[in-house]
Amino acid sequence: MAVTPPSTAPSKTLTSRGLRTKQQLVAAARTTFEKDGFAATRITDIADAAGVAHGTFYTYFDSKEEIFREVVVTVRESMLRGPEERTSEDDRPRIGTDPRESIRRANRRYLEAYRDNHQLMVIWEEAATINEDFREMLGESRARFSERAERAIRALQAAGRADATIDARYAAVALGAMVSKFAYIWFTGREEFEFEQAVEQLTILWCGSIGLTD
Amino acid sequence: MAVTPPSTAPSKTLTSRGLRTKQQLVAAARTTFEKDGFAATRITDIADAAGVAHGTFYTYFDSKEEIFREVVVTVRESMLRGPEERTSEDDRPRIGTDPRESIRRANRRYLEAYRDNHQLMVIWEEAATINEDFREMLGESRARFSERAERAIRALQAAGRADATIDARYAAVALGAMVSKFAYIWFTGREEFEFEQAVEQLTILWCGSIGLTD
Amino acid sequence: MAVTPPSTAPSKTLTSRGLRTKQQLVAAARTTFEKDGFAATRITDIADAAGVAHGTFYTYFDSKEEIFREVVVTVRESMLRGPEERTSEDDRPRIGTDPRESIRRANRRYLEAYRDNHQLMVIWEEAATINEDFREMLGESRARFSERAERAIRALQAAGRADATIDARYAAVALGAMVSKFAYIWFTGREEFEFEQAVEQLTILWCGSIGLTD
Amino acid sequence: MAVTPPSTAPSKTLTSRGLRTKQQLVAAARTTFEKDGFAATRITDIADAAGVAHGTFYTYFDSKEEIFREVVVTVRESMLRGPEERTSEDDRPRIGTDPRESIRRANRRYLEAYRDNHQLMVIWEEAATINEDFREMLGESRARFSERAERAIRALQAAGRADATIDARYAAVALGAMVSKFAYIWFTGREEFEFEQAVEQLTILWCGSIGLTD
DNA sequence: CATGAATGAGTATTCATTCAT
DNA sequence: GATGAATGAATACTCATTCAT
Repeated sequence: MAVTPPSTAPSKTLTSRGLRTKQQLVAAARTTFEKDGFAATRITDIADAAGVAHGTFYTYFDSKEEIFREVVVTVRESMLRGPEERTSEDDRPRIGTDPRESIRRANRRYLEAYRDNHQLMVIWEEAATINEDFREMLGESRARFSERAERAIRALQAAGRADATIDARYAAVALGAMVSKFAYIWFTGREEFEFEQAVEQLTILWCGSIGLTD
Repeated sequence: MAVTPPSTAPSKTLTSRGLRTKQQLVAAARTTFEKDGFAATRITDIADAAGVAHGTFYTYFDSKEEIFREVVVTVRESMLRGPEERTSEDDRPRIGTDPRESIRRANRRYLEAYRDNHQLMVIWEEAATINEDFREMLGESRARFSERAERAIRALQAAGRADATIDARYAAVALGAMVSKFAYIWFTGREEFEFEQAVEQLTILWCGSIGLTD
Repeated sequence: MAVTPPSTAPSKTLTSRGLRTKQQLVAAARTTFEKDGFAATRITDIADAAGVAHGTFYTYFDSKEEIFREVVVTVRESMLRGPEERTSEDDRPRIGTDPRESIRRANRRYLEAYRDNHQLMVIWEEAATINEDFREMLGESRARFSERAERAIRALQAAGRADATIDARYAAVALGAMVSKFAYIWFTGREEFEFEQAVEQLTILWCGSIGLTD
Repeated sequence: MAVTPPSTAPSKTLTSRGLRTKQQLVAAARTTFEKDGFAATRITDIADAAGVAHGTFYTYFDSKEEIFREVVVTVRESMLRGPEERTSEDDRPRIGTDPRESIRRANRRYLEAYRDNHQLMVIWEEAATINEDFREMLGESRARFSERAERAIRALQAAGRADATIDARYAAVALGAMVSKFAYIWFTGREEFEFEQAVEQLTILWCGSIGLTD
């Protein structure tokens, strides 16, 4: 069982105290960003929340953007890993698997991840509106999701199980947009939705939209 | 016959010079917001762009938020009015009208409006991530769109022309999300889409998703 | 008698109040630089000395360097003009004029100007050690002085009144160095010198060095 | 026989490791000062260049000034010693020695030393403009040079071989200024000079200025 | 009304210095 | 001795807002 090998240590080696402080800062940053948003968070707030002096922030990060990136990367990883059993295997459409079931699983997984990290997801969307880099990062995440969906739709069309008049690329983008923005509205707005019902309804809509035949 | 309610008295009648200056400011604000975004725009920039002195801004507005609201309201109106022939009549599902045609028309109209005002729409989304009020305004616009869709879906279900297992509220929110976020991705991202194809595909997806029978 | 024509007004026209404030800042800057040196002077100090708010400084200047340049330019002009009767006429070697007398006059003029502005001259030398631009400006002043001296020496050599083995360029630089650094030592060090005696001695040395024959 | 006076006790005997670290720091300091100048050099830079931890600096020095002094003293010594054969004997005007030759030798020696250490000399001049102590140190060096010149001039005047109207003190300061500032201009400016020619010309000027008769 | 100078609170950032390990 | 993390004082700079002319 490979542990992070000491040889591939990242850039400057930190002492354990340093590592602890850095982690405190990242944790404090996440909390603070989630509480106040990206733009309204000041370096001071992060340092205060981490219980370190103002200047200590700059021992580890150069800017608010840099620590935000760290927070986002951490969260993105945890979302990809997510609940123990989530593995990239799950994402591949499997032969002999009901496509509707696959779609349901993907939707459930996305909504779970969004729900568990919705505060940061919302801040990430905020940061993306301001900062090119974060927009790009979010775009990549979206693109990965889209590409997977596109491949799945094409496969279903090839198998004669989905409407051939559909342009898989347009559909993948649109359906990804549907799920992600539904989640955004759910977690930022005032309307209430029920989790299982949301999974079910999005799945029905998705399957219907591409004309999936059972 | 709705008259301007007394509570929102038109602050002081403006002389014609004043009116002109105010309009210059609003126009300059729109340009500047579209160029630099909401957060990055400074009062100075707006005043400069309007060709008036810095202090003049405060003769008409109290803050950046206030003038932004004015800009947004102006644009929202123009979007609702839009091309001359657009009237609220058009939005009602009409008996004897092909539902697929109605849906196509609504999608086309939305995409047209977004396309024609996409710069400001994107800024509005930005402002909404920062500011509760703008989030609310955007939410209202979305809700109006949703409610109309919801009513339409219910009507189709009642007529036995749409899948009865669908929850009209979930579907309306999700499909509205699909169209609006598709537009956002289109106009902020790097992927290219073709207008007529987008209208067509979104319409197919929408109709399919609710199991519309022709 | 041409007054500064309003048409050639420099960049942004300042109101008379603005002009006054700017001049206050420049005057305050000079005083402060002379008191504390270039490096040790803070923007705050200048603003305080001018009796204006901190931020007002930035209405007129972008940096310490910029206001220092203004101070230096002002002083340089006053040194070139200097005592009423100083005109550029004086600087030309005149036919029928005793060369020794010309040299004496130039030395006297330089020492007078240095004496009258020695505090700033010393700061200028300080700034020049730190900042490329100021080094350049000081270099230019020196070069102008040198070139004049070089021409004069060549003329004397051509007239057979100066040592022909002398390289006019080396001599001009060296003798300019002699006078300027003598002034610097005089006004920064603790040794005392007497004005007329300094003029006289530097003149003797200068004339002797190039082998001037009377 | 001057021994290290008890007052300047060698603070604590250093272990050989300590000595090595200290020397590394001094060497690194010289390099860093020469590269970045006095003001722009940070303690961190010196420690980094020496390959030791930030805090280690303070084991040996209390401030940037202190280590700069050490660097300057080291360099000054090497300049006084200089090429093997240089001894203080050489500096005394010797009976039976051609005075012109003595002057030429002194000028050559000065220019050599300046050329070999010009980077640090320039930094020293920079530090002197900021810091009283360094100004004093530079002043002392200059004064020693001046006094020697003054004695030499007096001796020549006494021997009837130099212009009696010259004030030896003024002349010594002025001629020292000439040589040292010539060197400074040479090594900081853009004008090119040739070494032997510089020695020769400065010697001609020097001799001529005091009316040296051969 | 329009002007634009003046204000000063708010925030980021640097870096010498200390000190526990 | 050496280390490098932590500290916080010092300063620069921005920009919304006020107000006298």
